[in-house]
Amino acid sequence: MSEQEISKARPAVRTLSDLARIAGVSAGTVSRALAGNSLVNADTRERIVALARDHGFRPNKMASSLRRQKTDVIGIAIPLGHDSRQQISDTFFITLLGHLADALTERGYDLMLRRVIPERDEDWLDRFIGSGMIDGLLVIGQSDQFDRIEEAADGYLPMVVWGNHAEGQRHCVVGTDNRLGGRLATERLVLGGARHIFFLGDTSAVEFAARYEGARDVAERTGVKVTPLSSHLSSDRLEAEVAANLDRAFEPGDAIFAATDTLAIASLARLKALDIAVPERVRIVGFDDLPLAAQTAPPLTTVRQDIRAGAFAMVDLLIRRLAGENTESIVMPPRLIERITA
Amino acid sequence: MSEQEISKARPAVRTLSDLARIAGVSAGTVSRALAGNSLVNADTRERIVALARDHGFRPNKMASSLRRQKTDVIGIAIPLGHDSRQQISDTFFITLLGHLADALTERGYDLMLRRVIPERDEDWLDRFIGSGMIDGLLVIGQSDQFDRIEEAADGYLPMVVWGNHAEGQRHCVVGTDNRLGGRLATERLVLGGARHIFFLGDTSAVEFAARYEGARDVAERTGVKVTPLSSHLSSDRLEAEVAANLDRAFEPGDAIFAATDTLAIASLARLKALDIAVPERVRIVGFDDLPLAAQTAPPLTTVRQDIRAGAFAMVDLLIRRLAGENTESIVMPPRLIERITA
DNA sequence: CATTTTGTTGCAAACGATTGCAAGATGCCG
DNA sequence: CGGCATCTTGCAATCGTTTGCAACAAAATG
Repeated sequence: MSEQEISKARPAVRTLSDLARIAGVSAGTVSRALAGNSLVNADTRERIVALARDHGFRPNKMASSLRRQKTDVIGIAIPLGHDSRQQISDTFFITLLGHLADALTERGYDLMLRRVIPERDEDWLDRFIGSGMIDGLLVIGQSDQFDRIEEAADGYLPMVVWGNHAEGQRHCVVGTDNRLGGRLATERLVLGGARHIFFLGDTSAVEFAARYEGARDVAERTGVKVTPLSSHLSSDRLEAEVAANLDRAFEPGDAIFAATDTLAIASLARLKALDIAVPERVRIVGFDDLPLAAQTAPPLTTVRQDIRAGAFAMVDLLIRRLAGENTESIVMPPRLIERITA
Repeated sequence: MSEQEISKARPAVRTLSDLARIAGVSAGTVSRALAGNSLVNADTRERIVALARDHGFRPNKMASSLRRQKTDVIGIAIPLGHDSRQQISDTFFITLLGHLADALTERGYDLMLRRVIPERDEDWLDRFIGSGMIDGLLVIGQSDQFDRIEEAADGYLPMVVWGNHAEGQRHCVVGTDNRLGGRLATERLVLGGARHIFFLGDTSAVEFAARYEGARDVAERTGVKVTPLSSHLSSDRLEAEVAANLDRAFEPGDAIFAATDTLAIASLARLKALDIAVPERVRIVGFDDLPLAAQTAPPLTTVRQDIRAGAFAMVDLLIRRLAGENTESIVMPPRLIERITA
């Protein structure tokens, strides 16, 4: 049919009304027919569905979203506040993101990804929420935005955050018990003979601060010393910062607790360059247990966060919140993975 | 002011008309005022902007998109066709995705992520394009969907694909010269004394097929033998498949060319478990040069794809296509990274 | 055959922002 | 002081889909 060829070359059928005209019915009927479950005569429905297929008609989701006040899209915000130069390409974030994508896709949601730099845009959270583009919001990492998130949570139910859980907080969070993780790591170092532990990481991010707190818990109890060394996560500065922090005279009994595996691995490389033996001379524990951690030389002792389970938990909680339930936070236990570096 | 408190507790100002009523002007004027550049009296504009801020008004992007026929959102499709069990969480994809997010955010676009399983949804491409949700589309990996993508490209300009470039293809692609990469890898193995090379990877994906072709080029020229071993990428089956493929009696001169680093690393682990020395007994070359590759024991010899440069190139081309330009594909040269495994 | 019930369909009003056009106000000129 | 240009602003249509309501036809009932 030449008519069909034409319609294929330039699909003149772009709207419900177009299709309605062709089918000889009203737009409302077409809408109902394509929605399937509605009360349309079975014959007409079939006819309309067939026509829609032949003409390659696809409904406009913007219009649909506007009318239904529902988008079937979940927003994912990645605040990069405590370190504006950090990239989404950070390994931990993208791994979590990947699992979130898998879980959300399974539930029929699309993902809308937004990288935000709070210090450049104070209003990022409310703007995303109020944009009307998303049905719910997942926030990956609290960064230094804890208060803002708390505030937003008061007026917006369908939001779940990956991060640290603090006593009495109001927003729903999924995350690891960072303080406990910090304790596990530090205990391991102390057991190995550490006398002075350097904490590598930016403590202005609440999650890292909690890990540091855990380290201090053990330090106070056992009498070892803990010194924080601020190190950022942006890939372009990381190496240099780690180097600057580690170009020191290490004393016997010195050890490193890195807030993330990325930092730990950078340290490992730096120490190797300085010819300082790990773990004989300096012990290292990381945090996250990225796939990378098992493959380093020597393999990294680290604290595991179950990223995959966390991602699925976040999605599960979000779905329940979308249904109106006011869910509790989930704090997952960290686990010390004992390899070679400590 | 109690009025402000109320408005904070439940922002009654949700639409332009609401704000217009408060400001004592019409909705059109508010729209223009907030758009900034239009022809509104400077005083009224300031007043309206201030009111908008005080009342926490955010314009509804769905309505705006519908009216303007423009969403400021770029779609990212990840077809998982040649292996429906593969997850987005695959390291290569997600790294590319991270860089794309960085590049698109810089240009002021949001990202809409969609994981598609072509065999379950024949219409995935046209549906995404026709949904009206996105201004342009990036496709990560052709999988086995080459023909479908070709077809869609004929009628839709703003699309750029990551993948393999074939002679005379019509869609705009950014990617590595996979065949050349395959040659580089294979030459290295042959130079190391390989007589029989096992190609590990699913050749129904065009990119992998091209790598295999490259291997055969060298094989024919040098007289060594190449045997394809099909191995999928889904994380849950990968280990087992690799194991099944590698539980063979390796002859002297045997070597492995893995289509991805992920496969190479799994092989490495498997060979270690079988107590087969790498590279003394069996040589291995991977593909991608993931961050992981430098950290394995022993470090992996592999073919590097510059993922970051690729991501930025994709975004650059897409922007130009959005402006109406019909851009050419970009094929990036791969580079052999010589480490220890081969 | 009149009346109710059931089943389908069309009509038109939303959803909320944008924008061409026209109208009103103001200032300027001769 | 009339006429005209210049600024501002309001009006109303539009983007494309969904959905409550009413209308109509056909079937079932008494």
